[in-house]
Amino acid sequence: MVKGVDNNVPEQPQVTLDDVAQAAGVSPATASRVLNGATQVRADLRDRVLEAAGRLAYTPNPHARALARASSPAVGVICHDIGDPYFAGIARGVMRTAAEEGLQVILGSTFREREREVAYVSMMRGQRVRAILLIGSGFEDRPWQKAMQGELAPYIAAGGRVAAVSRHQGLRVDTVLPENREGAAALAGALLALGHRDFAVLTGPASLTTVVDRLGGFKNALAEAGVTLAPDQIVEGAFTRDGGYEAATELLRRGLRATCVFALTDVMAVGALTALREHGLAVPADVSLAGFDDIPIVVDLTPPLTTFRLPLEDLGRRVMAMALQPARARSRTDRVLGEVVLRESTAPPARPAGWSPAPPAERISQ
Amino acid sequence: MVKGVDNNVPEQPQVTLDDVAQAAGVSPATASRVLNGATQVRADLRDRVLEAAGRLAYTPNPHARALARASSPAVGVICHDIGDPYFAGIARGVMRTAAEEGLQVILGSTFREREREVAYVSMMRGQRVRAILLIGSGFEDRPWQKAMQGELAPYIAAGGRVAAVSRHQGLRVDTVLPENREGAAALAGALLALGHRDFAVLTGPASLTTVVDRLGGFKNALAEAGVTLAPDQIVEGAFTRDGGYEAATELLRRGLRATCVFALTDVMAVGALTALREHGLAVPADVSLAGFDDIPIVVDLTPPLTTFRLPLEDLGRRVMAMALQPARARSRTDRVLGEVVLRESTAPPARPAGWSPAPPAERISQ
DNA sequence: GCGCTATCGGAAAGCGCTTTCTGGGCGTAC
DNA sequence: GTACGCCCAGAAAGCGCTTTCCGATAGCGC
Repeated sequence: MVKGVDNNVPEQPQVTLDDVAQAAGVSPATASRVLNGATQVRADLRDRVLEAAGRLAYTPNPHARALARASSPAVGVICHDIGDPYFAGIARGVMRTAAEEGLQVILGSTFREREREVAYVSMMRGQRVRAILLIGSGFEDRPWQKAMQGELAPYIAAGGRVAAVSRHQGLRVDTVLPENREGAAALAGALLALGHRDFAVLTGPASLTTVVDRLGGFKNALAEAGVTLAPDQIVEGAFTRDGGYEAATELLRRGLRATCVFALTDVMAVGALTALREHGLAVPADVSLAGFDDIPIVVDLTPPLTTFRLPLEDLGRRVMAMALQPARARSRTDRVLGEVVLRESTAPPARPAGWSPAPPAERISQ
Repeated sequence: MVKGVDNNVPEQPQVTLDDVAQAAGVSPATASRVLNGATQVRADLRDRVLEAAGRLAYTPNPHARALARASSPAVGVICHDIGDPYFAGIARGVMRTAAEEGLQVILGSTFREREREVAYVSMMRGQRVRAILLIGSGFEDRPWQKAMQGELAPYIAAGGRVAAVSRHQGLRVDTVLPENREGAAALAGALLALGHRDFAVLTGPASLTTVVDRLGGFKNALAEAGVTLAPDQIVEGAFTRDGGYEAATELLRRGLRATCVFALTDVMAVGALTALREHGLAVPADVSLAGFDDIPIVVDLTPPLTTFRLPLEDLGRRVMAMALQPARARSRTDRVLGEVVLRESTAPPARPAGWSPAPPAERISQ
């Protein structure tokens, strides 16, 4: 009993295809054919090979296979943070489809460092993964786009597949595009319909396309309704629970004039809700709060959060499915509809001085 | 422009080491030596190789490398459901360490199907991953244990490393063991100290070691305090938010006699909280509620949840670290301490008829 | 019954890399 | 000045599998 290795189990480094072939009394070529079922093999030989493989507990070496076939049964998935419910939800969908298709998933979690994202792509490319899935938001960042495109283009040219969730500026890839802009606009519309005219926004890093789209859509819809958003009522924070907490705190420090706060993600909204509560503000009595994404937890908050629902798991399934389809001449875009979900965290604003009834609200049901 | 492949990018299937060697005017052997930095190579040659590699954007083929070296830079991670905050939290820690060590992570999400778990191990074994991490709870299930051990033993014998989070009955593997039993007991103690004598438990599938340990620890502690748990006040549900919701609903249907409900996981507690609220019960005024794990979201619930804190991300880091250490003769166990975190979801019970003061509570701080 | 074709198994050539082994060139010691 | 060693680069042999190419066998038609 040395070195902690169980010596009872014979040190049988690996059963190879040659072992199986030999045991079955056939050539490696035949054994390979049987195990891959390409061409026809006589029934008795096939049985002998199968029997030998079973008896020896043969497991093919995927590396050898990948090398010989110049492709592997793996897909790469890159997200910003697997601990974030948004990404976890999408990843769940990806895993489901991967399991159905018998594909391995190599996961990359960038912790929001852009270089790491490029590094992951480079690694997965070398790995000859069948497809690379970009789950995180894209960046409005030219050098980054260049670097990414530089990695992606040769990969695609060599037959690799790439698909992304949400807009990836400057990357010519198939995309599953959640309605960030339209969704934020629809949400704005619903909040306006509730009677709100004074808004605050808890936003994320301006370099994220998701931020640009959601904030843009929201602002636009307000502008069209003749409502302006005061610059000091827009607070930037990290795209995390704590970022939301801090942004809300900062908003309170600046002086909250809004009757409704929109957090660009549910995760931020969760932190904001606690910050508001800790400062003695009741939601929605004192201020309404809305998020975006509809991560699973928000129905269990008090009050349940108004948000724009994105079918997260479905997003994951779709992006995987997209990557598995053969490439087309032009990159495709699969728009994913969401819907405003009004819950108790939003209510008509407390009636201010000189208040007049809002136009009839088009209530969008859950 | 046929077949959707960008023809502008030269179809350069792959830059190989031979290409680099040729470009640098050296042999592949030398190029390999330079890129792996093993033996000494003359400075000018080294520079030429490095320059050529950079210019050609060479990426080594990990499959070829794995084949030649008989080992790969990947670890396999198997969890029950990556969408669950408990697993997502642990996975986060795993990803962090993996990134630091330059390791790839192959993720398996079993969706709680045991056969899938065995299948993943088999696949990762074939893949020659450096280590396999079992993140999900073990099962009290002999055939399953046999099947797993059957896969694991040859892998370990061939030098593979296996490490698990939480107790895996029947598997002789290194383990990071959160204090499930002791934690549940400590939590019971804290709840008793609050004055509770009537408990209900929302439990999960009895085949999970985690369930056995937590439920056992909790019951034991109650028994030692002379408190019994009525069988009809123990309700089994799935280890999910909806499972918690349904179990709580069933408990209510049976007639809630307890002053305090303990859900075996926070995820279940989240569902239970909503179920209680929907039935008009205030927490903690009408009934106290406690969970287990301290997933990030529970501080943001109303009321914030009393729970037993497990350092999830740290669990992930530790299990990874453990797997990277060389094997020892006996499998190791790394016990991870947690702590009771009393928050507002628990309070002393409403004073029943004939109530007498509880013994002085040993308050365990947050 | 003979020749041709269809079918199927085996030999062998890689896939891209590592690593051992070998050989050449140089420095050093006598 | 010659001989011995040492260091470093190149040749070549795999790692385990797939797949093309070939030859052999069997089956068919005439």
